[in-house]
Amino acid sequence: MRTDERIVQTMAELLRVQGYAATGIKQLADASGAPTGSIYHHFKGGKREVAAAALRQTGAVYIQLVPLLLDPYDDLPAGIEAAFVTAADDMATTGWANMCPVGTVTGEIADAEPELRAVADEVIGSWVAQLSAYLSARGLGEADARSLGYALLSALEGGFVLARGQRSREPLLAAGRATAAYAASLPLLARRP
Amino acid sequence: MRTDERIVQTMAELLRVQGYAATGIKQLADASGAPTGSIYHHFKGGKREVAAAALRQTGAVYIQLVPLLLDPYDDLPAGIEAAFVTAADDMATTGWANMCPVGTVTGEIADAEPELRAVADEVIGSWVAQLSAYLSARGLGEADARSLGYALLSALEGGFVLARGQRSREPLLAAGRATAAYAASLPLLARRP
DNA sequence: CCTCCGTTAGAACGATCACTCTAGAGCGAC
DNA sequence: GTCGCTCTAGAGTGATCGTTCTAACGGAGG
Repeated sequence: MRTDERIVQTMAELLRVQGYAATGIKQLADASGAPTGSIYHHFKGGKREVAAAALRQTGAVYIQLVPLLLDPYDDLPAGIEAAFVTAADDMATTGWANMCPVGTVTGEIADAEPELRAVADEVIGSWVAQLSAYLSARGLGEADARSLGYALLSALEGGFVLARGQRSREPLLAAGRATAAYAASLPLLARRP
Repeated sequence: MRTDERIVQTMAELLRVQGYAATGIKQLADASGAPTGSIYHHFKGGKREVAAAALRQTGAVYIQLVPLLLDPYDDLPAGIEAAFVTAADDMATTGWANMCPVGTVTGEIADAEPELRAVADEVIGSWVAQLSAYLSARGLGEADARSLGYALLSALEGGFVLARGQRSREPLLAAGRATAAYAASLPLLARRP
């Protein structure tokens, strides 16, 4: 892996665990193995630019999970509930640290760091766009698909926060049940082939 | 208002806006009008103790909103959806800064500050306990009430994050629709008098 | 061999961090 | 008045922050 990729990857993990303000350049240098000189060589914008790259990369990776997790289920609500169970298991087995860096950072820096907020906006927007396109393809109307997309992301991000605070899978499991119930309440325009 | 109360109140607002790590004692002193000496006089534990008090105070205040927002609605799902609309309006009119400090802080410091995570755990736990007690009184079974309580809080916290990142009411509105649909799908044991 | 240059390496810098310390203001008791 | 005590006030502490800077490494081209 190239040095700049390793820096971005490491930053993404640090953001997930401890957020933006608490993550130092020195810590990023130690954790990634790249000295501060290399970090500033690859990212002239410093800490902010590395964080922005990390958020974008995370956005691209996470959206790929959608078809991976939902395609196996002919019944969409069942797939959604299973996805939340997977997320809960993931958090439990990684010591309750496996959160989404976009959620962590957005809550923390929305007012203090306008550029990073804009990046978070962009990533969330692309998530909703791709997620609702997927849901449309699964038979939902466009407005319903977009609404379910937002509801799913809200429940997931909020479930991450609560599960982390309580070190419990219960919030994510409840969030999954709720999102599945919402999905089940929406009319399908057509059945899958 | 007493000095220590003003310090806690100011800390709660700063945590809401910018999180724990980005909030400095100097900034807290300036914003609250109390010099650093007074802060450390009232809170020997320093920044961490002030933050803990702010989280607890926020927890006590926010839980009071539940009956205030839901009692006017005989139809529970309608009340839930309306509560999310209120939250969305609140965020929009306050410049997208009106988030829950518990959510912001939990995502940020869960691993780095064990004592604060314990406080967040305690606050969230009391929210779920009181919320599910309220929902039980509205006719839901105990397990359903607890699940809906967790789902509601997850959707709310997640909706806050997304709404903040996108400066849009849409995530919260969708989260409200989803939570209302989940509530509507749960059986009532008894009707209200 | 040498030069060249993208990259590595980390010391150094001023600013800011959480926190401590000392001095005195304010005020009720007597 | 003056003692006693809580609280205010902010300068000062060492540590750490993000960033900059200079020096040297290492492989490609001649």
